[in-house]
Amino acid sequence: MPSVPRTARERARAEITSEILDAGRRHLATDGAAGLSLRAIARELGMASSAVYRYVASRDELLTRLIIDAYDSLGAAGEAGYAAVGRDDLPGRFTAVCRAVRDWALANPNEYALIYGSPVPGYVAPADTIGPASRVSNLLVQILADAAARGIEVAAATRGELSQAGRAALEPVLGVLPPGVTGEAIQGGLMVWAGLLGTVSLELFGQFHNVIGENPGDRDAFFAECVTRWAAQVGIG
Amino acid sequence: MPSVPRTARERARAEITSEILDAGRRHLATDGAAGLSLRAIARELGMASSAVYRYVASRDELLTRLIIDAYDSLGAAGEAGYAAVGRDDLPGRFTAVCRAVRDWALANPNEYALIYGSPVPGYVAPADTIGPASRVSNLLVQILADAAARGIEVAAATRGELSQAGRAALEPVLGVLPPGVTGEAIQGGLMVWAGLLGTVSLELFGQFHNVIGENPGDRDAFFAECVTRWAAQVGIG
DNA sequence: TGTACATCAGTGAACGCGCGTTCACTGATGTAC
DNA sequence: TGTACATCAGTGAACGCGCGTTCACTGATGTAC
Repeated sequence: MPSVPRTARERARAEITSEILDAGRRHLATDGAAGLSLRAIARELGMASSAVYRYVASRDELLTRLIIDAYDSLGAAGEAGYAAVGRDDLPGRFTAVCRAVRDWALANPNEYALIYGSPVPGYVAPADTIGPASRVSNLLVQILADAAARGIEVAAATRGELSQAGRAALEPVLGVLPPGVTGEAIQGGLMVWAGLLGTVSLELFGQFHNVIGENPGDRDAFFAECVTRWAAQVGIG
Repeated sequence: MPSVPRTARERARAEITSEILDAGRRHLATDGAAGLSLRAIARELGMASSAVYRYVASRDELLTRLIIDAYDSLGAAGEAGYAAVGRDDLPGRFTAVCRAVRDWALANPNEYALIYGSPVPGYVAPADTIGPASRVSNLLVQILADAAARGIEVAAATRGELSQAGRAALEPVLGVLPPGVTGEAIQGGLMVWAGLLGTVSLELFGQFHNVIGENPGDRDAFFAECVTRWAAQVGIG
């Protein structure tokens, strides 16, 4: 089987499949993940509701594909930002990744909510989602590793050494990372990661009313201030 | 009308109303906000579905009440933690509030998701939710204000002064706060707030798999490390 | 190049379920005299 | 204290809508000889 579709059937299949996914994404925006409906998608595409089952095994499978696509789309956006900056400019890379995450989230709020919002009740994400899910965070890890390779002390910026229990808690992630990255650096990195997602979520989910200004640029400016401080917190400011 | 119900009718009404709210909370856990169903609640309480309308005007009104209750419940938990520590122990108060937020979220994950997770599609929160929503964050603001009154420089900890645009973005919240609190302090406070909610959300929404350990205490330990660093970031470490 | 067969896309009806909300009604509880 | 009336809780049927999924079927596209 070639990766590029050949026959008319194969081409049509690929096209309709992506139309179904697109329609699904549009429905996420208006009705949320819980309201994702195969019948509604079929209606939108002008086909019988049963026809959708030629392309998608079930509602849950469609949800899984949308989740994987969302992670991949975010991951690609982050990687593009990362790759656009030279390796020796760590603050630049860091800023680019943070901005890419926020920009992507603002452009695709429904998909952001799908992957970082409240979990869909009754749905359990299969293992296929794990790989795509770590694409963005891997970029931050890479930056931390580069910083470590240059001997940058993250510990100082994030204030003090980890307790024994604190280090033990990080064992799963410590095991996966290059040995040069200290527990303190990971602690700092995770905190920045949580701060980044927390900030984006607060902005996207409407918690900034009466806090951050509504003028154009206000939220960008706030985010920019966050980014410079996060960079400082992991020692690459 | 007395605030304490007197007649049998009034007592029954208060009781059944709170039973409805309780059942609603239970349903949030299993089906999420989007799946909240008046019929299901009625079934659980053994009454006709139409009877629920004696107590609640509509599904949306029930959702609003659950949201307000959640904010109030979280606010009360935070205030209890805050009040349990003396005013002169700012780090202690800060720690207590952070812990209270996480503990409450772990104990009431469904309600946490309701207020800080993805917004419910098609639902717009009425103005009544604004007041309760700010109860917790007010505590952190109070701590910042106390710190400012003691001349603690938050700016240093959060690295550098705000840009002009950064300060302008904070105008809405600057206007509400005591004049001693600088823009830099608020910037730091907001970042800690976002970090706190981001951390709790990541933990609660299942993003810590293969990152933080699963042993008892691992997540507590990670969170504790976060708290000490946040405190340092707002200058009260 | 033409034919026979297999594969696949799409249909429409059906099953069995759920939901929010309204409405006319019964019967119990509360209140005013 | 007793009676007449008003208020309110709760019922059950109904309206009109939605959903996921299955199934027997038709007709078009692809493939092997």
